[in-house]
Amino acid sequence: MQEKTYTFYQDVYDVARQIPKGRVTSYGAIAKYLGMARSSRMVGYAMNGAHSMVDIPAHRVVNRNGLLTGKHHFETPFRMQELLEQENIKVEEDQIIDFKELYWDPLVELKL
DNA sequence: GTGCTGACTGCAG
DNA sequence: ACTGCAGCCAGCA
Repeated sequence: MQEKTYTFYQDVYDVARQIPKGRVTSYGAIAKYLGMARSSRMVGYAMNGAHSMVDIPAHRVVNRNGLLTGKHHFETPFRMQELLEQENIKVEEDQIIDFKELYWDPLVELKL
């Protein structure tokens, strides 16, 4: 087999793109799905490039606390919250309400 | 090649 | 219950 010419980013984008509407996930979940649970930071870092990819709903990806840590990286810090509200997701104080209910785990949903 | 950064997470106090 | 610190790895200067 040839080495994957892809970058780690592509894998992250692929998972993020599969996040269903009205659902959210955490960086750690994606990282673990990719087999890099300890590199959850890399997921967020990778999403930095996703900013250029309109196909990547980065607003659906938050930290383990359901906090919109990456909102500051959007065009405007209010953009992320508005996008979540458009998904019928309630957000208050930059934190997702009923996060555990809206939580979408690729390990459970995609489950290799 | 070496070093720093970072949209995080988990454990200890 | 909350706060603080250390670990982790890919990408970029």
